[in-house]
Amino acid sequence: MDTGWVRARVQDLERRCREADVPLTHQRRVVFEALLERGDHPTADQLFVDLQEALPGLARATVYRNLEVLTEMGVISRACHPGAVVRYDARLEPHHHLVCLSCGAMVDIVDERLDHLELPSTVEHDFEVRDFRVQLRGTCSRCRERSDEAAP
Amino acid sequence: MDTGWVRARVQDLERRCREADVPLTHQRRVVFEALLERGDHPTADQLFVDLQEALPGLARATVYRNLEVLTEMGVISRACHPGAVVRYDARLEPHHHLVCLSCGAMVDIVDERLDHLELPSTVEHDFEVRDFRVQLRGTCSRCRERSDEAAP
DNA sequence: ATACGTGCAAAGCGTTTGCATTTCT
DNA sequence: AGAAATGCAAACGCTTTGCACGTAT
Repeated sequence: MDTGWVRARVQDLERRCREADVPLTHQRRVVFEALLERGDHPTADQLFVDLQEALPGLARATVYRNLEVLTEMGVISRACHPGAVVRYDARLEPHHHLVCLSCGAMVDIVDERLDHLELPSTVEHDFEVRDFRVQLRGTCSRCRERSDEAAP
Repeated sequence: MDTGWVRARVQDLERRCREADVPLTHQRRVVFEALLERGDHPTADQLFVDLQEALPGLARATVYRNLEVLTEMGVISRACHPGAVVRYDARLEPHHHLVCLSCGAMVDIVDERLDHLELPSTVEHDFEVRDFRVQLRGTCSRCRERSDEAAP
């Protein structure tokens, strides 16, 4: 685990909390770290389960609320996903996603060329662009295998 | 309303149903048409509400089930969205989205250059790509105005 | 007669909210 | 003391499921 990277991000959070005058409670920090330490794009509930043994007594609502606070601060973001559950993403750098339309699995991909896209103008929609993501949508290997054995 | 376009899509659905041996019930057809006739990316419930006056007695579950069937047939798709509700998209042609991270609004954008991206290889993930979408994420004008009046 | 879609109601999850309590300043 | 976050439980909203009924082959 690259702890140095996590520490840098936590320090960034500390700084932003100070600037925005948002108290950085123990729970807030731990929820943030738990998201950082997962490489994937978990739901609030998955993080709640992850944290239960480390923080007995932690309330599910606290996880939900803190993820929302962190999102509004801009230190994490909601991942765009085809499912009916909110997923969170701790990466701030430009990156993109492989999305399985069958099981919803989501994997980060990094690609220099994609990062430097010439974006279309959005003036006609009066839309302020913060960042962008490219989503490659299709079927992951696991789901392909499953459908193969269903119809061989 | 461009009815010709809708008719062509419905004919495509008819053909695919015949090929796949999937019965095209009245409800199925009407749910599909209702999605086509909206320019946006509605939830199953929004479509259910839209259809209630045209089809009294229609069950909510029927709408949900048919949207799922249509998705599996590949004539519509789930839209990737940062919210906790499933949204559907009737467009099959390559296109992209403006997504408001504040209210979840989603607008189609068409851009030739984006359609011809050189995609990164996904062999290392053993992932089969069906299509791709570029999402420009940010804040729509309405939400910008709201936050302006909150903190002027 | 069989298979399948539909309507209806209940159950199942994920998420939000209200409120008493605790924590921090 | 006052403001704000937490824990807990209830409420809420979206989605799925089980079952009886209807429909089409």
